[in-house]
Order: sequence, then structure tokens, then C-alpha cells
Amino acid sequence: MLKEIRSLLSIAISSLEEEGKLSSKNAPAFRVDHTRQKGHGDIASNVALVLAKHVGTSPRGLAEQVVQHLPPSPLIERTEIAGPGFINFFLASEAWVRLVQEIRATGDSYGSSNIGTGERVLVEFVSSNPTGPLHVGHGRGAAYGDALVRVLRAAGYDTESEYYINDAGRQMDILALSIWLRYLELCGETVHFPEGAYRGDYIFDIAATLHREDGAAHHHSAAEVMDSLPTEIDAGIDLLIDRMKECVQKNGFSRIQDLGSTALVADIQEDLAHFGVEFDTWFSEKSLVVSGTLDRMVAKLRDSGHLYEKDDAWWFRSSDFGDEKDRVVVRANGNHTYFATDIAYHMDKLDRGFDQLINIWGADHHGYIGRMKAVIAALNRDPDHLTVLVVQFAALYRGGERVAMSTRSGEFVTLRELRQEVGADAARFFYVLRKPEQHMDFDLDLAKSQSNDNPVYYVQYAHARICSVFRQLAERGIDIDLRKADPGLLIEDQELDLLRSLSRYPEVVAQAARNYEPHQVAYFTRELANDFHAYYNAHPFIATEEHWRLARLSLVDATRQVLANALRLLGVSAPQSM
RNA sequence: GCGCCCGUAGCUCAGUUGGAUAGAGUGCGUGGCUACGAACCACGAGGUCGGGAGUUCGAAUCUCUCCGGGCGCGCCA
Repeated sequence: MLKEIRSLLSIAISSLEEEGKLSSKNAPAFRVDHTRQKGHGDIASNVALVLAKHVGTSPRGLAEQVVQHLPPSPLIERTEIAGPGFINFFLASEAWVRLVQEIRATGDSYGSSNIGTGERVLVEFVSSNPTGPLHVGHGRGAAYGDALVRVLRAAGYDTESEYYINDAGRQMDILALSIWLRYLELCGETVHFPEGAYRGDYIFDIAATLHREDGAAHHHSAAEVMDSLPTEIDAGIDLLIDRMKECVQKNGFSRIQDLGSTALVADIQEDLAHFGVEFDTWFSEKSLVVSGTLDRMVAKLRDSGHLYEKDDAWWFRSSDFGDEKDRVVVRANGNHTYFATDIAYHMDKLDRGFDQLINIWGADHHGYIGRMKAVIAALNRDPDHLTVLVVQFAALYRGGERVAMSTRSGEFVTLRELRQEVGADAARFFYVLRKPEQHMDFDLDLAKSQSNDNPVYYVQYAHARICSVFRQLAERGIDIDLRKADPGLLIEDQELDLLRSLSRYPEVVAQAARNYEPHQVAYFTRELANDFHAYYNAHPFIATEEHWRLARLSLVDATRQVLANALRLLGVSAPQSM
């Protein structure tokens, strides 16, 4: 609809130019938008304001000129010049007839577009350490990332989703250690469990599996292992890891670590699947080390002069590419840093031919953006090919108190618990209703105990209600053929409100994709549901004359379609009944 | 100290590539089921858009400054 109006305006401006009354050369772009207020018509443009400033004439006078040169169109009932010089368009019923027909004809794909022009995009999100189950903080990233992927696809971006499994490095060693210590307890040893190790219940489960499958194969005296540890937490953990490696040898260590990693990745995959989040690719950090990609990356950067040695460590010259300072990639002890594998990972992503890399990170990683951009630049690529979207934390509240969360201490509310208590639909909608950079208060009591107040039910209810209307028709044996409907008969206020909302949907999706803001779709569903509920309460659909009935049901059916389409982009179900 | 994010109704939040009279949900008050689902609808009260200055036809939106909150600034991940 906007497109048609815009082209009419362009034609008018061209005629004015031909008459020598105007020059739009180098003029800034003008806007054509759906109006916020009904009094301003259905669609408005600021074209006269923009051009008047450019050529130095009066906006209202120019607006009149433009209106006079508009070619006739069946879509437009009338125009108005308002305020400082806006041109307001009031649409004719023909426009609504075409809209309903279009929704009917395009069905599930109504709202989709090709503004992405097939650009290849990789969206990486969640990517948590497999050192424990996902918690509600990951849930926000999962809900946001998945909705973003769906929105981008709808907008014509060739989009893939990816989970980067951080299964290499010190945290994974701590995981192995934690399992082993619990295992030693099962072997009858008395272990003073160290503070820095993972204490969650799931560690016991994995240790039990280890004990069941391997018997006493990894059993060593706890007294020796725990003997005279340094009091400092990290130093103590590191020493314990060293001792563990001595005790169980390389094979035992990797056996235990892999058992834990495999179990936890499987758990995360299952959890996300139940949350409605599917990834195209699960990419293992460890695979970068095992395959030698990491070493090749280091050699390549060294050869191209981007690395230098200082204090026995190897540094990346990220400050050459806009970062605040240089960063270590290989530590003095020979171990690579997390940053090193991340460089290799992003190199791999670029090699896979994506035009745009999108990383969704938690707010605690935002300081990392500069160095990652530097990496892209060092690889001779435009840093704008990497977009890092930062998701703020969700602060949890229970009983009015803020809940402290820590993976190591095992004190956190898991995504699974949230899903089981409030449901995946409610949780996802709740998350995606907030824009990602907004700090979010997640009131668990509210989400759990009053889940019916969750706005998702409001939207789903509208969909279910519509389905119920059509069930009623079937039960009463009323035969309807919506192809015979004439939506031009729709003239009630509530009907026009609904039509206006339906016509906005493609723009909403495009805007959500352009700005990486799926929450716009969520807000749209609420507005559309509101329009429908208001209509439902004001006018009967079934108990009326046939030509009205057909017209109204065609509108209601279109509404059902758009509600379903929008909810699908959010990963929320559109139930037939509830 | 430096950097990034945030500050809008009692509460939770939209609106920010400059547009017309700043919105929604929730809470509070009033009213509506003998028609298709009341998990709904209608009406009402509620605001110095954190404070101040600037840019211009026009600022919640852009610039500067101050205040308040979150996060980051490691040879951790």
C-alpha cells in the first residue's frame, strides 16, 4: 500500500519538475508512513515539508501543488493537507478489497518480502559453555535470536542459525574436575568440594553415570589429591586439575570431560528444542583445536605481521584496527586464549561465504566487540560485516527480592524450570516483548503465578476465538464461500481499524528485520488482537445477512491468517482452541 | 577514571534513521454477557519523556553538560 502511494507521489513530483516548478535534485528522501492517528487519514507523507525546505518555498503551498498533480487512483478516497504541510491520504474501499484478497492469496507468506535480496546471514546466539544447564538469562538470548532468524528469513535474507559450543579451555577442565570429585565421593572418598568447582545437581548425575560405566577405573585417594592446597580459589583449582591429569592420565581425563560435555550439550539441545529453538549448525570450539584450524590461524596472522611476541606471550595487534589495546592470543604457558579460538572461529565463518555475521552476546561481553571488529579488519574484510547485538541481562525477582545467580554455585533458575512452570509460549513472548538492549526485570512470581495475565494469552485468545467462529459455522451447517465475499462492504469503525492494522503488517516485518527488532512484531500482534477483540464485541459475524456475513468473515479470516503469521515469527504457537 | 547500554504514567515497558494532541499492558474507578469463547470490550483518572543548555518550521528522538542505575576495562571464559 505504501509502495503505491509513494509511486503516485513520485509521479506528481516528476510532473512538477517537467513544468519547471520544482527541482528535487539532491533532495533528502521523503517518508510515506501509516498514520498514528485516524484523523490524519490512513497514510501520510512529509514530501512537501522535505522538498519545501530544499527549494525554499512554503510547505503547504507545495503540498497543494503536489496534490494537484497526483494521478487519479482507485485506492484513494481523498487527500488532505494538514499541519505544517503533511499530505494525508484517506484510502478508498477498493484498497481494502485488494488487501483482503492479497492476504487470502498469499496466505502464510503474507508479510514476507525480499528486502534482504538473498543476502547470506549467519546468526550466532546462546553459545553457552556446556558446563551446566541453560538458565533464564540464556533464555532471553535464545528467544531473541530465534525470533530474529525467523524475521530475517521472512524479509528475504538467506539466514542460518548457529550455536558455538564453548567446549575447550579452562572452564571445561573445571567441569571434568567437578565430575571427578563427585565420582570420588561415590567411590567412598571424603572430598572437601572446592569453592570454584561446579556444584549443580547435574554434576552428581554425570558422576553417577561415570561410576556405573567405568567402575573404579578412575579411583584415587582423595586425601592425596586434596592435600595442602593453596587457599586462593583459582590457584587451588588449577593445582587440582593438574593432579587430576596426573592421576587419571590423558585418556581418563578426556573420557571424563567428554562424558560431561556430551551429556550437557545433549541436555542443552533438548532444552532448546522444547523451547522451539532449532539451530542449523552446532559448531564445536574444540574442533578448531583438534583440526588444526587454530594453529593455522596463528601461523597465518604471524606471517602477515599481525602478531608479535612480548613477555613470552604472543599478542595480536588489534590496536592497529581500532581496538583500545593489543590482546594476547597465546599465553606464556603455551595455552591459547579464548580470543584465539574466537579469531579462528570467525575466520571460519567468513570462509563459509556469509555476507553478514551477526553475533548475539550478553552484556558482559560488550567490551569484546572492539577486538572482534579488529579481527575482521585484519582479515581484510569490512568490519561492518560483523554486527554484534548486545542483549542486556534479565534481572530476576522472586518475592520482591532480586535473585542472585551463579553457574558455579548452582544457584540459578534454569530455562527448563521456567518453561515447565510458565510454558514455552508465555516465556518466549515475555522475553521477546522487550527490546534486547533494554534492561529487563523478570518477575518470576508474576510470570508463574499469574501466567494468565501474560499478554501472549491475549493474542492467542484472539486466534482461538476466530477458529471458534469458523467451528460454529460448521456446526450450524452454514455454508460459506469466502471467495464470494465483498470486503468493500466493510465500513464500521472497528472494521476499518482492523484493515488498517492488517495492511501495516508487511511494513512491521520489514522494519523488524532492518533494525533487528523482533519485538516490533510482538507489539503488532497485541495491537491486532486488540482490534479484533474490539470488533468481536461490537458486531456479530454470523447472525447477520449473508452478504454482510461473508464480508465480515473474510476480514476475520484474514485476521486469523496474519495473527498466525506473526506468532510464527516469534516462535509462539497459534492455538485453535485454548 | 575511560568505554558501551539504560532513565518515558504508581509498576513493567513501547515510541528514538527529527514530524502532527507522547502510547500500551498492569494497577485503580465505573459500566457491559437472552447473538459467534467475559482469558473479552467500553469509558475515566494518571506525565516538568532524569535535570539544564543548544541545533530548527518542528526534539522523547540529534549535540553538549550534569545526575542516577547496569555492564565492561585480565596472559578468565
